[in-house]
Amino acid sequence: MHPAKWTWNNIDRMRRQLRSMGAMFDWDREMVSCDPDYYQWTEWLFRRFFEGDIAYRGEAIVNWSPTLETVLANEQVIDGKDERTGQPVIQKKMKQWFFAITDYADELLDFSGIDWPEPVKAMQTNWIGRSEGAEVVFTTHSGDEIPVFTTRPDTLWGATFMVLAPEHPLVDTLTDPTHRAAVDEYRTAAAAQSELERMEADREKTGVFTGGYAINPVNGEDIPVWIADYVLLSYGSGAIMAVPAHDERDFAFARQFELSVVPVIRPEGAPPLDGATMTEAYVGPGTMVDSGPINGVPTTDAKGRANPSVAAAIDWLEEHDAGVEAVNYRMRDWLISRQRYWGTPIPMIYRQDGSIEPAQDLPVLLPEASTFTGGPSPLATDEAFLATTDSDSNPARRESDTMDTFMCSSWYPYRYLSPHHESAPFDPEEAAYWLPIDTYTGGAEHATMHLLYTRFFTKAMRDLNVFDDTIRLMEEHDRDPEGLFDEPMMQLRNQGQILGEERPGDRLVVAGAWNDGRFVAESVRVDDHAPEDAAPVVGELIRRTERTLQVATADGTVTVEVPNEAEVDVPGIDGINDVTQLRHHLEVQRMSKSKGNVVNPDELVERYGADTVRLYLMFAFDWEKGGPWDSRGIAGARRFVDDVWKIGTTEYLPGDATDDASLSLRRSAHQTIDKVDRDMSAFKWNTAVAALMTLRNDLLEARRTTAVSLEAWNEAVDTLLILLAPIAPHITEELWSRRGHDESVHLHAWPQADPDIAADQTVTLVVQINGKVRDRIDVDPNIDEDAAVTAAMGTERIKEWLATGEVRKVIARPPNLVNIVVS
RNA sequence: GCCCGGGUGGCGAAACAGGUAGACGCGGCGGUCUUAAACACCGCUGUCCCGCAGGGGCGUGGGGGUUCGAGUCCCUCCCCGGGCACCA
Repeated sequence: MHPAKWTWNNIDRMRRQLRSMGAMFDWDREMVSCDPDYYQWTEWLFRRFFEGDIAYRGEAIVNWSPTLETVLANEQVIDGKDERTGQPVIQKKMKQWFFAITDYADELLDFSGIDWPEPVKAMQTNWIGRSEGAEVVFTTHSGDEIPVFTTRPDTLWGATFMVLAPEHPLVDTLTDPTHRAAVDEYRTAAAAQSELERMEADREKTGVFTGGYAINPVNGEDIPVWIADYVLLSYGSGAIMAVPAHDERDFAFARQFELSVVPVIRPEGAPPLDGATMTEAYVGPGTMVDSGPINGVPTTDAKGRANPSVAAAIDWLEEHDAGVEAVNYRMRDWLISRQRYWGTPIPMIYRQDGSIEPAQDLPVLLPEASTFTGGPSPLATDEAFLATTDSDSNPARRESDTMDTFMCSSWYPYRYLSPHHESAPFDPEEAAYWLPIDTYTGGAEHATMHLLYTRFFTKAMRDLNVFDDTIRLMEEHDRDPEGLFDEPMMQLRNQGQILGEERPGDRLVVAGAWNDGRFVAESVRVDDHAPEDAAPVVGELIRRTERTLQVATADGTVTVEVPNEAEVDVPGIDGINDVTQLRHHLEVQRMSKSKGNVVNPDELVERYGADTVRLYLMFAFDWEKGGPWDSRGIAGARRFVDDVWKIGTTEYLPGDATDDASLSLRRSAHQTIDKVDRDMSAFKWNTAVAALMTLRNDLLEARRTTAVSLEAWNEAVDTLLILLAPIAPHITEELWSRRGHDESVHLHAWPQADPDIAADQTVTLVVQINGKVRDRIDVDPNIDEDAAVTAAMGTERIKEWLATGEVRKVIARPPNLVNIVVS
């Protein structure tokens, strides 16, 4: 199917689903990022990034997914596998387009001024991976310089060898003829390995000696240079100084190849380390020894200059021109080229002279493509698309790669401001009013992709003056723009995920015979109550693949083969049964089609109604946490909706109304307003619904006793409907109108709690003896300390407790608590 | 290994600021209604012990501490979820 058709179909289905759930969006602001109306501005931003030196073309070793036939960003590779298909990714050297996100690394590490969840901040910080240390230059005997990044320049005096990544460009010149064969062989082997294999934990260290030597700049000593795959070309300079005495990896390598180990840290209050007999690297604090100028300097667990020994070493290196203080990041620049058809074209042109220039004729439209072979992108061979002219009217070629889809989502909030604005990505008037985003919600799985990219985009757009008109307009409207364009979203909240429901599998009774470790079935019968010994194999069905069953029996899991001719009997299902009708055990885990544990929202809405489904989703989970679906729990939500209907349609007639009962209902209503207010602003939807259920309970009781006035009844019912409106929009609107209100419940002013009405008339005062609750009494909320103590000491039960000893101390916290210490 | 979350009844979960643990709901039990089942309605429901009753002991992953008082604060350990990881 053509991706355009597929995409638009999905959008239609999603739109229908959202509408049926009663989602309240401003549909006038809808836009679609694969529509040229939108992506022309993505291209425009790319061109702006190119002109501002944020987008650049560079050669790098990239993650290539053979399955998808495209490169992937580092963020899209998990454990060496493509995060979408789970297939291994290989390394390939290619010229691609990058965004200089690393220029913003330090700013991206600063989260001051934004209210984001701790885990997301931690993930981004982790991802960026800033480390402080020094860059030190080692010189080889042939005169080549090898810069090395280290976080521990203080241990330079203990460096006994160097290691380069196998792909390091200097390996060739360094390698001595007598070592050439071994080095070449090792490099070939390393290249053939996937990233996945290289990352396997606890592998034995491998490597070979190049035969070359470098000079340690701090003491002029010659140290051998090795190559090994535990050094990665993509981190730092692709070369390290190895200090085996104080680094676990270097230590393992040194022992493997019998290289010397020289300790330069003496642990606090312990004898000096002996390089020959150490069994593991020492990475703790102590005092520097055998380290020339920094001898005797204390070393701590602190990072960077905060560690005195590191500070001393950096100072010495800088004074002697042997190195400089340096910061290194784990994060790489963002690779945005994709070899795919379905994406935003990269609006660049290759001139005949080999230079590159941006396309001036935006938008560069994605041509209609007729064939999708699943092979290389049709753009790469589409002559009509590729052929163009440059700014001097000479024939030129278009870039055939498209952009990573995260490009589109990195700036879409700005397009929402004015999706049809024609002269810029967004209307600065709208931006001056709305920006920045107050609250944004989404899953934490976007932490190092969408959310990090979006922060980067905003900062880059700010620096490229994209917000200048907006800033000018803000000032005209007396709004201070200072700091408003440093971050896209002021508050972020992550919603949890609804997981699949746990379900027991059928209990199977299998007759048949053992054959080569497997059990071959003659018959399979479902029987929930079969005893263990009813057949050779009896137990719960855990998993089924084709005609192979995993059955959990009393003696462990048994693999059962069910031949075609075997008889299958499922009592609940008529006719001739088949293995596919057996129900297997479902664990609590993410919903997915392949696991068969998906709860379809359309079906739920069909069965229970949109209001019930919304209410249940809000009520049953901590919104930020999520959890397993419970198909029974939704009944409670439905009961609540039914009760609200009953309450809303009741023609209430007061019976023996009392002031007490009326005030009590009013108090409940006003306390509910207060609670719902607080809970909703804290994303505590579950407790907001609980508060509304409590008000429902009070209303049902009032309806039974008819002891409240009509005014109190009406106030409480209206309050319930307004507070419930955001969660159950349909039923509240209908009841609101039936109760004779003209305007929409959704437009009605949010109620205000009256503190005088909400105030409790009496509170329960807890009386403790030695911290244990021994009695409770009702008291006036304004009771003073003396009165509270007197009342507490006066109850019969407390008197008995007081008789057991002498009062040592009385702590009073009126009106809630009096604690009497008796011994 | 490092960094974040988290661990509370049979289950989903509450508990503002160190002060009544378990709100609200599910499930379960008992009852009313019904020929019956379902629905609905009423009541009970942390756990153990004594009991005719009033009660009492224990209880927020384990252990220790601070405090008149700890789910909440401190130390330590265990377990679960997520992220990063031969990152120099």
